[in-house]
Amino acid sequence: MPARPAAQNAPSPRKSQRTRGRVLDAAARLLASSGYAHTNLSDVAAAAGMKAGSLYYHFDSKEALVEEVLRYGTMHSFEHVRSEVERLGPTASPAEQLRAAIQAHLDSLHTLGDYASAGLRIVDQAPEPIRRRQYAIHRRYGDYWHGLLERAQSAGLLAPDLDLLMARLFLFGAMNSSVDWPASARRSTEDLTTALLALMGV
Amino acid sequence: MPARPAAQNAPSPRKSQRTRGRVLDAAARLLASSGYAHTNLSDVAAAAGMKAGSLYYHFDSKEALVEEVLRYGTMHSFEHVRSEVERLGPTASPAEQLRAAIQAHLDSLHTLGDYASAGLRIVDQAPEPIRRRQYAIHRRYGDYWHGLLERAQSAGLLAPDLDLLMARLFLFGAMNSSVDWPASARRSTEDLTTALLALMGV
DNA sequence: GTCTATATAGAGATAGAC
DNA sequence: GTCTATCTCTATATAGAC
Repeated sequence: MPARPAAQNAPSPRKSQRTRGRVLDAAARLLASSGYAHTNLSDVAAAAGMKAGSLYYHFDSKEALVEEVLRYGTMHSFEHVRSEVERLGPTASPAEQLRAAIQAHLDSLHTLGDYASAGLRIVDQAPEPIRRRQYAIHRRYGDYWHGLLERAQSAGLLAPDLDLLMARLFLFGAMNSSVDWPASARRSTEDLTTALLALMGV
Repeated sequence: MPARPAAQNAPSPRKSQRTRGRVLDAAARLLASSGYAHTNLSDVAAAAGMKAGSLYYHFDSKEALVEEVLRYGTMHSFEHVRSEVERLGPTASPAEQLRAAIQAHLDSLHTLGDYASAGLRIVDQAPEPIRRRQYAIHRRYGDYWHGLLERAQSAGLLAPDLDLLMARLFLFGAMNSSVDWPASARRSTEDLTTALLALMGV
């Protein structure tokens, strides 16, 4: 997977495309660290080595810029989780798959890059139109996790009467909150994964 | 506990104090539903039946107003959780206490009122100076939960090697996220409590 | 105490020179 | 493609009349 969205048919990207990429990189970094409201276009432009007005050659609006970051980030996380689970092979137990998925999701948030982090963190802060359009991607991601949890439940790792929708949302809330933890709680994603699974009694 | 902060020595509050209370009520409601950035003083003033400029007779700044809502809200949640746990009496098991605490925290978020909801939700969105001053209150609340989790761990409800700091932060993340859940996942706080405890295998 | 009017600042966005 | 300059809008906050 490329480090950032690439033009559809651009075997050797033009300067325009590379600049556009720098803008997206800067936006992703600022969105991931400062949130939607606190990220202004002047800072994005400065981080990309240009002035605010110049951004509009590459993007129609702040919303369009943010949306592209979010869309790519969420898909990136999704792909990462799925590939990490599939890397285990078809013989992996539901417990092993669940652990791999949790660690991959946490890695997306903490170490995989700004796009993934922004994609998972900022959606709730973004304006309603953006949220609506992001919904399809998130639902597919949610469906994938639903399958993981179903297998875990069938294998007896989760209580048989546990509502899997609530379980998934609680799990996402727990994992996603970790980016806002105080410095005193900073741990490796392996440690986070182990603790979360232990909290679940798995 | 009163519905909102009352003047220190005001057995029969003056009109000024009652108006000030209306402003706080309006601010709490808007902060709880719209977040820090989207809550502007014009809307607060309108909801309190006045114009934006008039707010400055009662509060020095937006930050001062928000901070008073947050401080009261967090303390309110804290008091509610502690009183619900204590209501069980000294013979209650750690499992019963944990359930009562989780449900009380969720009730703070969902049904107890705007102050409590705002206090738990928007601290992370508030400007840094506010966050710093809120820290003492949150740490006391965290310490209280730490005690609950310690007893649960001693009683065998939680894995003996589980890091209780991470456990508490994951738990808070899970509970607090529930206010942002989609409408399709709306449940009673009893159902939420049952699901979260089931996810923990308790 | 609350009003109207306004100062001030910052944001997103546009226009036209280069 | 990027610049500078500027428009517009919204927000916090202030000043002075009532």
